[in-house]
Amino acid sequence: MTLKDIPLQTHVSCGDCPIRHRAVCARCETDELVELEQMKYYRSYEAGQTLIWSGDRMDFVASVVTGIATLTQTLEDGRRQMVGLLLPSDFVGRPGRPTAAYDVTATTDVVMCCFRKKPFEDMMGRTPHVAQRLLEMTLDELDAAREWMLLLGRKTAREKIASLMAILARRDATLKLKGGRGPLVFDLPLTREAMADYLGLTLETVSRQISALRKDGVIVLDGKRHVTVPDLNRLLQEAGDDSDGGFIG
Amino acid sequence: MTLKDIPLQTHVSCGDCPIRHRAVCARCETDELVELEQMKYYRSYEAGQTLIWSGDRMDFVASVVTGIATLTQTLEDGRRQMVGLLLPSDFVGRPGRPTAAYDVTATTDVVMCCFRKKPFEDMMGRTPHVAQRLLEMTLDELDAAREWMLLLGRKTAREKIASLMAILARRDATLKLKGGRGPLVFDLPLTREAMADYLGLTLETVSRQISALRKDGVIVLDGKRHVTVPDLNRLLQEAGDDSDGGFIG
DNA sequence: CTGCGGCCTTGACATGGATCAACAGCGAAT
DNA sequence: ATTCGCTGTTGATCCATGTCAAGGCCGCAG
Repeated sequence: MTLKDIPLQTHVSCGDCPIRHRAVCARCETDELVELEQMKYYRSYEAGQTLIWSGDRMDFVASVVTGIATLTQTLEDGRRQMVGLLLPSDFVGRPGRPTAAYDVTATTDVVMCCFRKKPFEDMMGRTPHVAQRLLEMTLDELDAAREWMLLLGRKTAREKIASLMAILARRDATLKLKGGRGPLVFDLPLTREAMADYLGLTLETVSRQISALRKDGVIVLDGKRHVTVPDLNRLLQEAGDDSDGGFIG
Repeated sequence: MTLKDIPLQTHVSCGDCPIRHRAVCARCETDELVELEQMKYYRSYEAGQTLIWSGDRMDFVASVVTGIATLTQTLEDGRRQMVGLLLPSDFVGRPGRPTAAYDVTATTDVVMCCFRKKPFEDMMGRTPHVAQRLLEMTLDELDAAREWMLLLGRKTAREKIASLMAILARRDATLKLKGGRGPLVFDLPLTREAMADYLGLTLETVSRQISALRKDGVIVLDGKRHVTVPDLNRLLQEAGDDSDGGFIG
């Protein structure tokens, strides 16, 4: 399967794309915004679909509008490692690179806002704003990747699970804070197997550690996917991160 | 200790800096080259020195001219994970970010070619070339980080050691090819402990696996640091990577 | 309702790598 | 020459996580 086999759906309206401001043109002038607006189009994919295969020629860059996708690498014998999690507003694609470096898979239904690569790159060459914004986003990804290296290399299984929960809890926009500081509530967007691939574990270990955190009251499970975090600081402590909850002096 | 405590040595000559073309201004026009040339200066550091501490204010960006430095992250209880290895021509610094995210430590004596950040960023804003070049370099780093995630999450200790050897063998410019395809020779620039921090292992395991690879004839050791690789393909096979030696169709 | 196929959990056991400990090699300082 | 400190090696043992296996839960198709 290659890119060409993926169903393509193009929307005309653009008011429903909350992405462009955050991801690509945070500092763009009106002219560039209009230009980006004109070249953009949408694609949607079903849960489970592989959007892009490693090595595929990439003729576009994109932002995730809704849904969740993953970046994975695979060893010849089938061992897999997820190297990125794409949540809404995340950027996909490598300006200046002809091919994809990783498999991109939809774990839920996904809608992406795409820009054909050539005109996008042309625009980058003309407007430093856009290139700088891209650089900034790439630096963010690099930081995330390096934090993940610390997790993969040095954290225990329990810390890994707690770290993942903390990240999901913080990124999930639909958390229901009761008053200022109530419990966080969110749904796990990944299967146990996908979590294992992300954390460098087996799915059995993931399952066991989730059970352990539940028994110890760090998280509350309602069904297999619905999570309540009664105390974020407790969770962060379990994650082995700074106990100040990410506050940076 | 902060940046201010680090001895600073500024060189005036610049003919000895092989870096600027590759790292920062590969595509710059003459005017920009001259401008970069005028703002650059050198710093040198001794082996073992920590150049930059995570969280320090960074007032410069730089390229490594000679020597080797490492980027590391540390957990509160002391567990350490190296997240990057800086070899000559590698870039250090995060344009647009005020502070450093990692500790940077010299493992050998190091000379860096520095640019004060503010004027460098100003220039980025004016010349898309530079911003694009930076983006490209950052994408390279991101790829390297993600490949390392695969290593940390899914490879065995033996594969990890073999992978590290392969990377060092390929990056070391002083390898002595006899004829077209002879054995590769290089010196390990890292202690066993530093390798362990890079690979997510303990130093004992590193030592054992190096011994094992030696016994099996995958590498030849002369002293503790001098390595000969009789057959790169064999090494790559042990590393679990593509057996085609990195050839990309 | 029943059966079936994902997804998940739990148990029993195996093992790769960590941990603890002793010691060897070697360069620098005395 | 001797000692000291740092780096590296090797052995013995332990344990966290992997592996293998059985079965539960649940939505969906017939």
